[in-house]
Amino acid sequence: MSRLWDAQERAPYLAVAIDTPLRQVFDYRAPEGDSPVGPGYRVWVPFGRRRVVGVVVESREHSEVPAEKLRAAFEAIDSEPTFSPDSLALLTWAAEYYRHPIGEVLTSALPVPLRNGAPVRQETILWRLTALGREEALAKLPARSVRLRAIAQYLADHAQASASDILSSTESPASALRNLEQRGFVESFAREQSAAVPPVTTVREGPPLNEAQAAAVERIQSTLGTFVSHLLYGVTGSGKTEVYLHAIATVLARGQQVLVLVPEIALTPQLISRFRGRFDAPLAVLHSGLNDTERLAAWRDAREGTARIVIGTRSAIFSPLLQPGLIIIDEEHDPSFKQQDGFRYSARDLALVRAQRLGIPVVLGSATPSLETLARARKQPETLSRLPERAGSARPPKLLLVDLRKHGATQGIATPTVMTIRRHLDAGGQVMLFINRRGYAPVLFCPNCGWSAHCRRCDAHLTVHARGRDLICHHCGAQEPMPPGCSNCFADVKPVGQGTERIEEALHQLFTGFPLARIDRDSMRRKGELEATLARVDRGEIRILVGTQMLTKGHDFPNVTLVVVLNADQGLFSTDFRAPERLAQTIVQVAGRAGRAERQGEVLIQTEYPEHPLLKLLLTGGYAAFADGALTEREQSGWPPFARIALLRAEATTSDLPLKFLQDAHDLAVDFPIRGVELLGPAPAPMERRAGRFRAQLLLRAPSHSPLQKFLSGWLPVLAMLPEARRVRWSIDVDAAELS
DNA sequence: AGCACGCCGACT
DNA sequence: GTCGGCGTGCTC
Repeated sequence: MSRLWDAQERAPYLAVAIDTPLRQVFDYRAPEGDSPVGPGYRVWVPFGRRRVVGVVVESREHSEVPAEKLRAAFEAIDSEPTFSPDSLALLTWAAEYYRHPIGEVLTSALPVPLRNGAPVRQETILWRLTALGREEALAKLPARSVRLRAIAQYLADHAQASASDILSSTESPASALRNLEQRGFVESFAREQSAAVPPVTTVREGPPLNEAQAAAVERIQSTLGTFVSHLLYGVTGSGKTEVYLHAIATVLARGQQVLVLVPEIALTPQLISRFRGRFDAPLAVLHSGLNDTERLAAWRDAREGTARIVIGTRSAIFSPLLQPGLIIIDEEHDPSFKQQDGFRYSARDLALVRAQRLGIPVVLGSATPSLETLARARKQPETLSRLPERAGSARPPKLLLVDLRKHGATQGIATPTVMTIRRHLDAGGQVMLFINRRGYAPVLFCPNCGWSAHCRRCDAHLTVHARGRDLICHHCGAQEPMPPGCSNCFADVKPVGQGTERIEEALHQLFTGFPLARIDRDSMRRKGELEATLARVDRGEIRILVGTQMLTKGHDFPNVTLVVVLNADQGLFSTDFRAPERLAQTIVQVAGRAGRAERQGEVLIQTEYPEHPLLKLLLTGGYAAFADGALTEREQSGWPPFARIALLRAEATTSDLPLKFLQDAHDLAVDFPIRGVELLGPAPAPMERRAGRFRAQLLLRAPSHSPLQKFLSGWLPVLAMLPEARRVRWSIDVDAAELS
């Protein structure tokens, strides 16, 4: 049996990581026997009164654990390590960096069947004659047992075969095989599938590259085999994907694999078909729709080198790769690359770490790069590739602000906006309206007494849905019927503000006769519905499109000539220092959907603050100017990327406990004086109560990563021992992306 | 997290 | 008289 990685010498003790929230590893005596076991192997171990799967992280000559506490591991699950030294090192590093229990980190990198002890390699079950069967089956089976004799003959001829081969060749039912097994004539055995032969890869030619694309491809190609982080900074439609495809082709030709990470919503059939269309190479796709078995198959294909391209969302960063050659992160600014609960890793940041350890390049692609990535590219200008032109002859869209204070509005659509929409519709164009709010209206209000509908379990308004039939909380999912009147004074209540549903209704009235579609999480709940609607848009059957963020990702609308951002103001005055960055990215990404064909696109941004410096920068100088301004501001105020942060969160069913815990944590910090580490807070979360739990947070800030990590190393273990720590749910979020 | 052990309330 | 509430403690 071939092994992917060499076994280590057997040591007497093993440090084993186990799937528990405990921040430690457990020492075991190595299992009996002399089969190989060492770092990366999975072992069955006794744990408490359970028998669990553990991962060996280290072989040890000695153990600090008293001999009477040490137990022996039962046995190694496979005859080879599940994790390569590279993967194990990356995951161990990540556990330490993100301060997450090593057992949970390693578990999260494994497909579910492997967590439960399934073999790392695909097993095939084969059947053969037993010694008894060879001697007696054909001699003793009566002539009338046609099927049984046929199977015995088949196995006499073939030595071993799978059940399906046997049964189909002899035209027998499965019961015949079982019958023979009961007589002791045949037996089944597991044979692990041998490592696959390297698959043949062919590449079809793509369209010719423009100058900027060719330069980017060249720059990436020249760094293959070394660690370099490239930023591919190109406006929507500038042909980033084509650059990826060319770079991938080179890597495939070198006999290496490529890992492609995309945002959650962007992993669409269109993207996959584009890859399949270009490469006749086995592709492993890791998406949320896979069941455990499919996921395991994709994981094995990546690990054994059968899959040449591995494409997936966030968690695909942990895919094992036999011959890694290149990592690509598409839309690297996308927030979905940061996991928001449990093991709070950033797949983008881990991609950089992984590539560095492997000595291979990473390509980060975006039309709106994160400020972190832009800051890094500034330091290494040779790694920046700009794709300034739009592919084809399309011109960039024209951006205009619409002052909501100056103009009257119909349901949130200002009069000049209405007129512009009409002009585009009359000219035969498609129109897209973007509003980052689902439902009919965000508030249900009583004009008589001022009451408004609140969620019982959250500090939030209930959103009116289904044209006023339901009230739904967007934070906990609670749903209740619409009350007949004000709960306080029984007067008539009215929905205030706009969501996608209400905009859809208003557009129906304003532009009767123009076919309209709404795209948000509510309207696209059924599988395939989104694809079907997008296809109708592409065929021109839809003229007006309303939707949320869903519109900004993964799909191009070449016939859309007008994009309207209905409310740009939600991100302008947030407490989160990253809110402006996200707003700018959203606006630019939405705007990028307009005018990709020959006609020049137009973008209207409705705002009550047309004088806001951020909006002005964005309008006059585009994302680059905004980013320059935002970076200066971050530097002056000491926020990332010019500092590092971590967020300690706590929640409980009463409001005092989380704050008390965080205050105690804060007070403990004086025992760990590390220069430059600041504690801001504690304070209740911006929305203190959510799903019946009160939440609070304490923000840590340091000039760089190393003092922050030093501080956390001393502080966190002590925190865990605070009496309050057992009474709240707490977690640490290193490099927190959302400060809420 | 599991899974024990361990003491105090309402019932087959 | 038990079943079971969740506080406390432990897992190499």
